[in-house]
Amino acid sequence: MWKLKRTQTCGELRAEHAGKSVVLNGWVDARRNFGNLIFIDLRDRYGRTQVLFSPDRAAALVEQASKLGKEWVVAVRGVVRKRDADTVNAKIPTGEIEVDAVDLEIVNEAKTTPFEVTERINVAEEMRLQHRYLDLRRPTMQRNILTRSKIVHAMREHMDAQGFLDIETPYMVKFTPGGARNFLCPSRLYPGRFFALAESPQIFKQLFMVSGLDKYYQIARCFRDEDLRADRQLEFTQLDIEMSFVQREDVMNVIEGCVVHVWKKVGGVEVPRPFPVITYEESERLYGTDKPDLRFGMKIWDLTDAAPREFKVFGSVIEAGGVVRGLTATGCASWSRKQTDELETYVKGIGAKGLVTLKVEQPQAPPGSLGVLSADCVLAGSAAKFFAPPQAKAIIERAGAKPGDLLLLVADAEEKAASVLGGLRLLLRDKLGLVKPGTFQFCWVVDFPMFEVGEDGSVGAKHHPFTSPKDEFLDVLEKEPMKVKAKAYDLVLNGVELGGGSIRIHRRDVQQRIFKLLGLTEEYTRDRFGFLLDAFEYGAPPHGGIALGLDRVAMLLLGLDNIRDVITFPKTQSTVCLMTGAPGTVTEKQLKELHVRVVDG
RNA sequence: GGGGGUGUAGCUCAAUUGGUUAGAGCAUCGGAUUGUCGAUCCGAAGGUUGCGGGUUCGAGCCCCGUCACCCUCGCCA
Repeated sequence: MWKLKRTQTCGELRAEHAGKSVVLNGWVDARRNFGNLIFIDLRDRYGRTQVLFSPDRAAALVEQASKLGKEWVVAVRGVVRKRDADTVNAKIPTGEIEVDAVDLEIVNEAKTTPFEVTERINVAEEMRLQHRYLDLRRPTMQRNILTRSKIVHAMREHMDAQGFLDIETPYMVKFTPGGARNFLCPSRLYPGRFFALAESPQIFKQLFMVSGLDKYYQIARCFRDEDLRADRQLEFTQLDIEMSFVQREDVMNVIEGCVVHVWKKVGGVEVPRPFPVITYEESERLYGTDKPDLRFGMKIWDLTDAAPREFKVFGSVIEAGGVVRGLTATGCASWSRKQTDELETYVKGIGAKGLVTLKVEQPQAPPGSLGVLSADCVLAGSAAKFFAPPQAKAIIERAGAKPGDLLLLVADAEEKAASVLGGLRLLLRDKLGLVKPGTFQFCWVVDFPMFEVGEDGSVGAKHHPFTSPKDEFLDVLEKEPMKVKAKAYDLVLNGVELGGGSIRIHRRDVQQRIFKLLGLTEEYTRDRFGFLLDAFEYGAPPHGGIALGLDRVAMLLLGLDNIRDVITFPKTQSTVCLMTGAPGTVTEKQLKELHVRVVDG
């Protein structure tokens, strides 16, 4: 079937191997035919080696070699030959040598591939996903997979060295309400009952702490039946951690150490510690998001108290308790109407009512004229006329503006204004190229609110219902729940949420108060979480933990902008696998056995 | 569910205001070629313009519907 087994890979031969007889196995990467003289580049995941078929050494092979097609799997026996100086290929590590073939075995032929297995050519992602096994043959994808493997190894190495135990938890669990939609698996033996695929190992890892296992970690798959994004898949992988007898800083220290280790070991990048810490409130106020990109400045400023109320857009919003806030686009005063319109279209798309633009210019008129602030600074734009001198002075100061800058203002309810400006800030980051590729700016966001109000007015947990409130709020939990801060923390890198965690509740009474605040009846919580509440009564230690999105870690470390490129077989945005066609149908017999009937379809 | 973008040869793209037989590069196939490494040269083949309707003398282009992929809002405790 196949006789010539490799003695070396396609990436390891060097000048020092000259004269050695070797066998290489691999895929035909390219063929260059000169009639009597034929070159083949043989590729495997370790590299590429040039094989020579010459009439001098292997006249009988030349014709056979001339028929080799791309992506055929072949085995070649030959002698390593140091190349003449003028034929060395400096671009590849094996470029100093070539293998002078004496024997050729065609192991497997290949049809013409639907796209070329090279880096040079752009291929639609759809095509790559349909033939993922070919896409994964490309060196960049192999680099991604390799890097991911190294990351996992570095994480395990670090966690193990810190004394953490690698422990598994069930994927098939009991459905628990709240949070992400679960995938359900019908039970064959119990009609009408279902397992749920775990959306995270949360409860089990807490129970490990009750068991006294003290330091747990796992690289675990999580399943969530929610809509997809560039950085979200139905199933994804987390580095999951839980520790006993710890406070917030202990958990943050461990994960910081782990991340720094990974970045150094895999990326060769020294990340300074400790990571900056910013509160949720500050992050929302200055960056308009709970996952700030700190690679560039452009903080949001507030003009509410100094905004001209005669300008109705501002006046009516302030009247209603809203805010006027803005961003300074340095050097953008020369932007055309078309360019600023684009910004307005964008902010309207994310919920803004409008965008007020003001240009800071050198005045044409003398100081003292309408709107002219000083000899060298004047506001221009349709709203400029509403700015009396003190107000103009205020906005210039708060915006830190100078002539040539463009000021972008949004007036709205506080949360809306913040999120709109937060989005606009990122748009400007990309349009203006404000960040240098290859920079990594980590930060912690802390002091999240305990609760949030949902669309229907109901109170929900911001993090999850097992998160402990900060001690100073224990007495006012019921009185002012919306003011309660949680012992929760998120790790953010370059504006992407890498992970989050919290110190947990370890007392039954506190846990029950939280459940009650969330509107869950005692009967309901007993049914769903009884085992957890029981566990808390048998000696639960204080504990806390965190989970890091491994796919996002790999994506960011590699400088990519979607996690599909670090996942071997991802789903499309519409949650299907283009290669296998999953999800697929099953037979009536299977459905019957599972006591399931399909309706409407 | 909402908004935006894309869809033309195997792949990546082009095609003036709606107007001749829809072009190019790469890949493929045939031929030439003894030092290439993105080989080169000569030649050939390759099309339901995502799909379905409509407007028009005439549609890749305009209109309606639909499908797929990507980005995004909602959603993701």
